[in-house]
Amino acid sequence: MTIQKLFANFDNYLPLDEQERDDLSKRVVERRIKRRQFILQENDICRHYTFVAEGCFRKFQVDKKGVEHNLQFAAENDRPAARWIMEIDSFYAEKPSRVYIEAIEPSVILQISKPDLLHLFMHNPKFDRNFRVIIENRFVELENRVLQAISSTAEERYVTFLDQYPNLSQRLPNTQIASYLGITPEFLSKIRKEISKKQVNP
Amino acid sequence: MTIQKLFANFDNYLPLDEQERDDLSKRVVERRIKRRQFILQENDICRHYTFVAEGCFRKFQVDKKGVEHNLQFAAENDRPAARWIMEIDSFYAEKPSRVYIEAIEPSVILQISKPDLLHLFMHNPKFDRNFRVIIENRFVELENRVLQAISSTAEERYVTFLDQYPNLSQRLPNTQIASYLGITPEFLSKIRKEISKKQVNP
DNA sequence: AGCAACCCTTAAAGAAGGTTAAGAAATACC
DNA sequence: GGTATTTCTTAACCTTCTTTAAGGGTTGCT
Repeated sequence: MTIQKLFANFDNYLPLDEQERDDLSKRVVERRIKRRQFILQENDICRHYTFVAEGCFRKFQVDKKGVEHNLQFAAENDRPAARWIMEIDSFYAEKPSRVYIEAIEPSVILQISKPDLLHLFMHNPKFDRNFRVIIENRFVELENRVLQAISSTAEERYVTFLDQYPNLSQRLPNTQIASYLGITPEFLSKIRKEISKKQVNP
Repeated sequence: MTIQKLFANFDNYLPLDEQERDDLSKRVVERRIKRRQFILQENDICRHYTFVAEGCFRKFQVDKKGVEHNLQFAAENDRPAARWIMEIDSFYAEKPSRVYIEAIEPSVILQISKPDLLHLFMHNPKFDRNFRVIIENRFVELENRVLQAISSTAEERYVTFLDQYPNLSQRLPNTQIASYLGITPEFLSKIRKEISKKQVNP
């Protein structure tokens, strides 16, 4: 069952006991999402924390020129903390979202609303702690990404991406990876050619 | 007194009552730090959460070529969440730090060790919640920075920095700002010239 | 006050990455 | 299973940013 995947996700942090699993499952809603469907659009308020049980999502922002920039991927079988997706700022402050969250594949998600999450936080510190650790892990990843962005060339960033997220590298189109790395698809194509040249001719 | 600045910092989140202030102050250590002094070096384990009461710090990583890359500034009078500085990964996992944290100005800090912080988390959920919110705020900032890095030119990033952190812009040397933006000091110099040209000649 | 260390700027050459356009290959969907 | 859409690649040209080198200005420290 889908909820088991959520329980298993918490096993990476402070595992939940029977009582806590029960509390959590009562406050979670399962949804099936089609490819290309949005679960959050710009100017909407982000009303849920979303856990990706199956499939894959991307979070992106659109600039003044209409170009999309991928901020995050969240996929099944990805690192535990990266299976959570939301706009945290919009969620807590209840202000309009600046990002979109879109399914890249047909997906199944579990969502928790803000009132339900706050209820869990209030009644059991373990939830507070678990979600703090999830954010902390995501924070570490983001800081690594900032470091990469300010210190490495596009080729280095791409190689690191392949190495760090082999799962994502295979299921995502290169256009989406390019957007995540902050380069054009054309330039990524050039990089890929360079890399394959190096591997044939060492 | 120095500790008052820490209490005031928490007033931005869930303010502490008398009892909680007392608990906190017993678990905090004040230190005076000279300019250029390190409070964390590469391969050391980060043993404290640090609150900047006076002065200014930078967190940076050194690449294989020996070039330094600034990941964070933490200064008095800066945004509340940005007055906390640590390497979260090293702190929780007790693994060697990959970053340095160095005082840019003579400073006064308040530090909490991991055992003390965990004690606070255990005995009062308000601390857990406050530190979760601090991390969440830092998370939002970091995501904005990633977006800037993948979507904007160096000039746009610099202008945003001036706008967003007027306080930091004035107290930091341009070399440090360039390192934070991910460009060379020479190119920042060129950008500054371009900008001043535009303002004289619209 | 004076010297060393740091900081800022300029400029020329070159590398990294973007833009435009167009065709070929793969994939989704009915 | 076939067509429309998306995706990937190539190449020529252009912009952004780095490298190297050098000179002048500030700042910190004792």
